Amino acid sequence: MPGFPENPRVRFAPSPTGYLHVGGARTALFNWLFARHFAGVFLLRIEDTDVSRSTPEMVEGILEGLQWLGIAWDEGPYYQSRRTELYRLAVDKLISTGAAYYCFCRKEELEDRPAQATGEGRLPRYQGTCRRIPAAEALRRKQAGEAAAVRFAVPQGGSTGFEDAVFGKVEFSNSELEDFVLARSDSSPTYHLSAVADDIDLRITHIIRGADHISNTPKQVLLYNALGAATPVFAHVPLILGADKTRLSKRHGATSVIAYREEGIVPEALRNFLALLGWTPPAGSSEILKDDALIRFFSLEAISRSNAVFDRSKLDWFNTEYIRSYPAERLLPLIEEEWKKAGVKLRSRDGTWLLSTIDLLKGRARSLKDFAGSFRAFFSDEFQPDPAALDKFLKDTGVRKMLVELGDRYGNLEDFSEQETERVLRDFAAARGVKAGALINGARVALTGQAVAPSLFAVMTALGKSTTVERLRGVEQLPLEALSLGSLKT
RNA sequence: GGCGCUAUCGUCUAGGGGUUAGGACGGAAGAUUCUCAAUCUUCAAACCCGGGUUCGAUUCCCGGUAGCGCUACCA
Repeated sequence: MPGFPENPRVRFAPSPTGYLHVGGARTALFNWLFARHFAGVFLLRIEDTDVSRSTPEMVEGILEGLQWLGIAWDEGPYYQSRRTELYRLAVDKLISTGAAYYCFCRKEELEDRPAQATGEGRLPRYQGTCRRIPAAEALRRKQAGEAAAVRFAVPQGGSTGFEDAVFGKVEFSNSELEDFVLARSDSSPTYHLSAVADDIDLRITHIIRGADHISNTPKQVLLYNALGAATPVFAHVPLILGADKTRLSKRHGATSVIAYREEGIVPEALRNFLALLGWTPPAGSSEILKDDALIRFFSLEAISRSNAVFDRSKLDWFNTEYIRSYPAERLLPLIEEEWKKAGVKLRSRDGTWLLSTIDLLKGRARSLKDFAGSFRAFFSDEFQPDPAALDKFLKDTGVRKMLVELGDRYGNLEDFSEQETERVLRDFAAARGVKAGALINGARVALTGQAVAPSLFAVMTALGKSTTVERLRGVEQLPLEALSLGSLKT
């Protein structure tokens, strides 16, 4: 039982037939947390035994996703495609002990089996035809060059069960298991064989994987037994579903870990969010859990048994929390990436200025992309004012005129501080008999292109005197969004 | 279809034979006034259904239903 395992060895064993999706990433994360918690070893193994469906690009993508998420492996990656000798030995052993047998049925004739079987009201299962061939005859045919797959001889009768660290006792009747294939006719191993042979060879103590493997487990337990090895602890983790509660797929938008990087999610936020999908920290703890807390708290016992829906808005919340908690120094390199991607030309590269401006804005960011998007005017002179913002606060030509005048006043202001700029604006508004708010909101749009931004006077000092003056003076050149529809008609 | 697993607010979940069923995200309302995507305050929101056990079930048992998984010479 889990308890306090000594030197546990766990693995994440993705099949490179697709990118690293959030489900796989969470499985990897749980393995990693478990290993770190018990000072064990976390290793990575690439299950590429199906050469027709595995590609090196996919392997790259998976490694990249793991690295980005900060999930580092201690051993590997091991590639199953390079460990075929191990599987061949295991198959030989099973054949020699009679635990497995050659099957000469051709793939094609097996293919219409399901349809045929259901038509006859039978279960679409391998009937064990070749199991009845005497071993000597089978060996002779095999040596004569006849193509043969290798099947496992599932015990007739009885049942096979295991104690799952998450689900408890699970048991299957052996009559439910068919004589599954261990090696294809080209002698390449299939999943069950290679996984078990590897897990034995790599001395894996705990198998933490998706709950979709629960039904596979009895077959593997049988294999452990037949190979004379002790079974590891199994811990199945419930699946992650889309908002419609169906299995996560491309239909649900981003499911690739890398896609979240592209969306401006910081890795720590995704990690924290993923950890909390199906796992509960101790009562009373905050949900914002950095690595050390995650590692300290993690336990297989606190993994839930029901599937979890991926909630994008909660991920976004984690992201805002992490972004605002980071010092600007940590944010800067991440943000520079976004500027590069968006082609943002900076107004200034002054370090202190960049850092203080990031500090001014980070509390309002939902994503790293905001720094190249709605915050763009702070960092660059090239930005498109938001039409809705123009419509909301800069429709009034009177306000526009006053803002130009205000710009002139600021041009003559010696002390361009938050206090002084505010005093000047309020005095000006009072003198003109307009509400300060009207000028403030208009100026915000003129300066940032947005209706939403930090306090105006903080904005002005962040922008600096000359840019503030310049943008205010240019206010009349901004389009009058409200008129555009009407003017098209006339 | 068969087998397996699961079932508490919209979502992630806590809890547990007697509770005002707790928290978080999201939502709503209010406050603030210089905007809100900030902040503060408040509110709404759940035990799948039916039997059984019991003085008492959301909790334990059984059945149903639903969802998910597996049912390949995929992993």
